[in-house]
Amino acid sequence: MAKAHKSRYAILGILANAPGSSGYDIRSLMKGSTDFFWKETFSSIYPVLDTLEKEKLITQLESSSIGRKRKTYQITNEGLQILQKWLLEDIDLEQARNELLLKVFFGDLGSVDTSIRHIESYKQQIVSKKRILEQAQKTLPDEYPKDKGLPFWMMAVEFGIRRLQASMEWSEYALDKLSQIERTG
Amino acid sequence: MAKAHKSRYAILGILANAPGSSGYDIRSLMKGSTDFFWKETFSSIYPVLDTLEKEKLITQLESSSIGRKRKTYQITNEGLQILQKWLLEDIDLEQARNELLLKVFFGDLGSVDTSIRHIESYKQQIVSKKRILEQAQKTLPDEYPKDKGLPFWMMAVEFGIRRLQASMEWSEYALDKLSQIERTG
DNA sequence: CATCAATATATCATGTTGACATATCATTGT
DNA sequence: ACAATGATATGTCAACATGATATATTGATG
Repeated sequence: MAKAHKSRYAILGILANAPGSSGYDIRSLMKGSTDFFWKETFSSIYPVLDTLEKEKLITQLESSSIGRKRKTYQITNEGLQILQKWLLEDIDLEQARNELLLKVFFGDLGSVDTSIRHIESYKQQIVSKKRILEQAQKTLPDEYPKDKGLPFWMMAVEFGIRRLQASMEWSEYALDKLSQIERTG
Repeated sequence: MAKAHKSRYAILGILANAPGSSGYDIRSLMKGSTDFFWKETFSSIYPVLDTLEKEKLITQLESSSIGRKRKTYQITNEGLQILQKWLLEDIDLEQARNELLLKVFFGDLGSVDTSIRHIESYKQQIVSKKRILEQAQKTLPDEYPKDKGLPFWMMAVEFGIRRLQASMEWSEYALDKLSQIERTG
């Protein structure tokens, strides 16, 4: 199994799509696009940018003496090749940690009310995330009508919405089950 | 925000449900239950068991001189209190990294065939995971008919199945979209 | 012109993961 | 009887990721 090191590809990918970005830009760009399935924070972005520069997968653009000091980067040909090679590699489906399910799973150690409270809060968070993605689904085609990436971005958004929909429906199902336990137990 | 340190609660919870387990047992128990939403490996289990013992949240049972050497543990009253306190705490919905979506998102940097290949492989993995959960859904009620935890475990399984179902349907949707791109582009 | 939010870069401690190391016991085939 | 294998069992270590925190500048608002 190859070393993880996955932050680098996310950052390379963003730089491929948006040349001349700074670390701060990268964070902003991800916030408005990949965040719901891939998040990078400054504590990973800046060190990775340094490493990528040393490896000559990206180069720093000269800063235009006007305005605030920022380091902006561009992906190199070599960097693009590394990125495309990674795109070809097989994916091992890693399973994420889900703290809500962990608490639900140990639900009998606490009160039913606690489980209900957690799921209700979870459901609210889900609904609000879903709204954001549905908004993106509406506006993206108008914002980037000609971009070659658009169909792929839309697929990612669709994934998010469908999964959130499933999570939302499960919440309702679970709340119903729990209210039954409360009445009978 | 409280420090992460979440492995400890998963391990405490397992020990609350299955007293007298060893580190190896804990891994096995999780493999057959929580693995699809919460995984712990030996590299976290053994150090965490040491820490929990030092903190007197668990105690080691004396090993019965017969059989192979194993360290078995039991949760203490203090440990149970810590666990129940954690159960009450609010959950911040963390979003996981999804490498498939990252590759789909950067799909226009590669070939459509590559995206198709990734999604087909993903779908297969999903289908096989879903089958395992559906099996569990059938057998669990017979295996633990009287366990107070059963309804909670079933809810967790239901969550997994619904999400996998959504992921599967998305895969089909995405494969359809990609085949359209291939024909038109 | 003071204040605040946004911009911008960075470090550190802690937690988590994958890969590796090592040894024993039980079972199965020859 | 014995070898091989697979399951049991405990651990270490380097690499990676994350949350908290620090610091300073610029632009906008009142």
